[in-house]
Amino acid sequence: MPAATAPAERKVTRPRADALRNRERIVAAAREMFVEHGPEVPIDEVARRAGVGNATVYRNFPDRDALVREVVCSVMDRTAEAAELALAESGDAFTALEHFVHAAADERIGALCPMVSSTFDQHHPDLVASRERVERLIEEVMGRAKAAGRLRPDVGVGDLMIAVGQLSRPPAGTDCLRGDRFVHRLLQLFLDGLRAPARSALPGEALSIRELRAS
Amino acid sequence: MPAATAPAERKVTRPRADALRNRERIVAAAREMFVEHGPEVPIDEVARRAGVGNATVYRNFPDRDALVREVVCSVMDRTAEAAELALAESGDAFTALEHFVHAAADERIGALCPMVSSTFDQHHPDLVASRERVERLIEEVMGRAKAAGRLRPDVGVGDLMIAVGQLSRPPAGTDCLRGDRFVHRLLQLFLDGLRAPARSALPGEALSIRELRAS
Amino acid sequence: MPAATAPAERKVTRPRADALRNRERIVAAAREMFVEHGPEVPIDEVARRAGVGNATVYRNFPDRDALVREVVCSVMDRTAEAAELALAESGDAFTALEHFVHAAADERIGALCPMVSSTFDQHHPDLVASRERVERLIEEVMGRAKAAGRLRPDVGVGDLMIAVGQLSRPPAGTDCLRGDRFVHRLLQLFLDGLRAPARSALPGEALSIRELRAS
Amino acid sequence: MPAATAPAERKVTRPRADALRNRERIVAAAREMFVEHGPEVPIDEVARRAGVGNATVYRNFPDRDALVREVVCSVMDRTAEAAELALAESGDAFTALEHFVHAAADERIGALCPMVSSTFDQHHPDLVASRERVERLIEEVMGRAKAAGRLRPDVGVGDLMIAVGQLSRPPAGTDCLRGDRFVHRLLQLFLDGLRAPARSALPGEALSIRELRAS
DNA sequence: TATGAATGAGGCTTCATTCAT
DNA sequence: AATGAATGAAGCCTCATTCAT
Repeated sequence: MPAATAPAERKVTRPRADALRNRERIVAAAREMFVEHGPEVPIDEVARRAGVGNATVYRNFPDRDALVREVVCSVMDRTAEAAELALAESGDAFTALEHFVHAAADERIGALCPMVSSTFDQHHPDLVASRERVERLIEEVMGRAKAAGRLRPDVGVGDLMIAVGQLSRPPAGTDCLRGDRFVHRLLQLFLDGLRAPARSALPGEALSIRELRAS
Repeated sequence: MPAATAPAERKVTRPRADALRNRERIVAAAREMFVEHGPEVPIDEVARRAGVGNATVYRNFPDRDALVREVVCSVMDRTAEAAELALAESGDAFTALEHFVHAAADERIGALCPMVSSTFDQHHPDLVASRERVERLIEEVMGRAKAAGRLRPDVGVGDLMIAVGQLSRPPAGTDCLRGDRFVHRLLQLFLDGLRAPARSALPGEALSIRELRAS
Repeated sequence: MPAATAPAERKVTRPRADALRNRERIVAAAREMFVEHGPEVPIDEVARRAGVGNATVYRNFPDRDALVREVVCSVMDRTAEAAELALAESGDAFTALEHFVHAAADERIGALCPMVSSTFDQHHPDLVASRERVERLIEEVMGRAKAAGRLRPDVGVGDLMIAVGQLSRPPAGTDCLRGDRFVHRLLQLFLDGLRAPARSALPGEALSIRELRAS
Repeated sequence: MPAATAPAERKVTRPRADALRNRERIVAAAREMFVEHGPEVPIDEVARRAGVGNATVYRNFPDRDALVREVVCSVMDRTAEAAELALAESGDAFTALEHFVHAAADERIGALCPMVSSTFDQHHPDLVASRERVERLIEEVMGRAKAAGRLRPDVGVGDLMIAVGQLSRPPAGTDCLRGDRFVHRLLQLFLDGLRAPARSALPGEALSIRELRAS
């Protein structure tokens, strides 16, 4: 009964606003619980934390992996924004790299990537898109730093991405974030190892974007 | 050359030999599966891989955590041996450190420590003993390297242990060991960051043995 | 005759009605199976008898003991009601006692109390509440009968409660209720032993409520 | 190599002595554990308590029920002996009955009969033989007491046997024997109910031996 | 659309029983 | 004959997912 366009539009828009809010609350709750309690948290717990029924989660995300993907992508997107900010703000290219690395750790990127289970489709378009965006930005940052002679030339995008992910993961069987104190120390040590001039020869070859993607 | 040991001795030893062989096969299978598929592998799968019935696993290890503990301890012990070897063989103290770090990674120490689940008793005597042995050795290696002016003085045992564990873990949702190629690159970069002179100031404080243990 | 109750009210009430029905079916099925086959019946069998999935049982009762508790409490409550009825209806105090005893047996109280397993929390508030209610009523009945000179004075609440429970249990390895024929005979014999005047001296001391609870 | 008869005989007899000793230790251990921890104790625990390997239990008793049967029969036999003693020693027939009842309770007959599981063959010849022996003796005792006008005439063998069994069982979810204090009180009360003259009319009919066996 | 309830598959663990020494 | 070890069949419980309101 579309009597009048305007009110009808309201009718259609209002519920969508609620639904979107729900969806966002679910993603936020999932991110928190994944970060705090690891990737095994039951969906029902996420729903409870989000303040919705469990079935509402499934309405928004067909299965568990879809929810995980959404969370991971959203974190990657925020990380990309951090990289863009670092690029824009820092005069020195290596300083930009450092800012980005620590910002990525604060996004818990390390805690969230591991959520990817064995059934998870690593090649899902959304995931690929988010990852590539981050990769391109990192490549940009690293390229500038290398050009400025501040970053050793024998490292690649993959080296940095994996190291940041690993070092910022909750260490070992730790449920929570207690490790925060360490994380930035370890990242700083790693960054010091990245500076030019290189202090040793690296085994293997630099991991480029292409190689990362081949996996 | 036991030409004529008493038959009685054989009688007592023989059955135990089979059982020990089984126990070792179980531990080996568990280590492989934990490394390849993460800490969540069903015990029944471990049993299948070991070629025994599931109950045989439980006969040898009262519950899942006991099996995990055995695997973790055995890996730590091998790591400790690697550290002793590095101490004995290397003239240069930092070189010893490098040898030890790469050897520890080859032991998959990073893949195995995370097995420690939330129900796991971090303070079990066996586990504590193995861990302390490793810690003492690392402290010895690092102390020598610092004394030789090769290792930056603002790092502690905990920094190294956690970094090695994290960097040598199977990265992210990776089931298997594909990451091996990266691991030694990343460790080498981290080691370069550890060299003296320090290239930056580290946030926080060095993690000593005592602090590690307090957690 | 709810001609036009609000539809909203229906919406809220309806689903709960189904769930409640399920819950009651589970309790009823559990009671039957416990009575017929003893306290060891698999939960899955109870679920099957109730016509629900096993997980539905666990949704309603977090673990086996919770289900057992519910059944035991419901039986105790019905027994208490029988005691109240006996108190209200019978002019003669000993007759009231007899009525109550036979009614309790008909409730299968003897078959159900033994369900209390070793892991069972004997001090759970619900259980304590139901038990105390029964105890107080029995004390009331026995007190009156003693005052009327119909009940020997050297017996206590505990004597009666335990005797009724034991005598009304399914005898020995009997799966089912075949023993019903005996039960009321045995209870009647026991009741005859309770009458004043006492025909012998009893060993030990009367078991009061307090002593029962101390155990 | 039967060189000489005498030594050979020794050879054959000696091991049998050991085996018999083992068998007896197993039965004794089983009885203790059944009494203390209920009918669910694992066979391996019985074996440990007996100080033998589990397989030795199975060598002597093909399956669990066979062990249970042996224990039950041995207890019944001892109970029969108690009945014979009571018959021989007591001048008064009802006093003999009382002695027998309390002696049977001390044999834990109530704790052991319930071991009879649902898979148990109630009609096994050994079991039937032991039971009939007890029944005949009880009938003898009761017959004399009735003839002496000390036992009410409307009770049967089955009434007594079942009541003794039930009243001497460990009450409810009790692992152990704590109930001992009550047992003899309750039995005494029941015995008082058995005395002539009868204080009430019993429902149903006296349970004779034949009826017991028909079940 | 949102929800609570229902489901079935699967993991951990125990135990009666059998096998190999 | 005696033993320790091995086995597989259950039972309990959890959780991803689907249904019915």
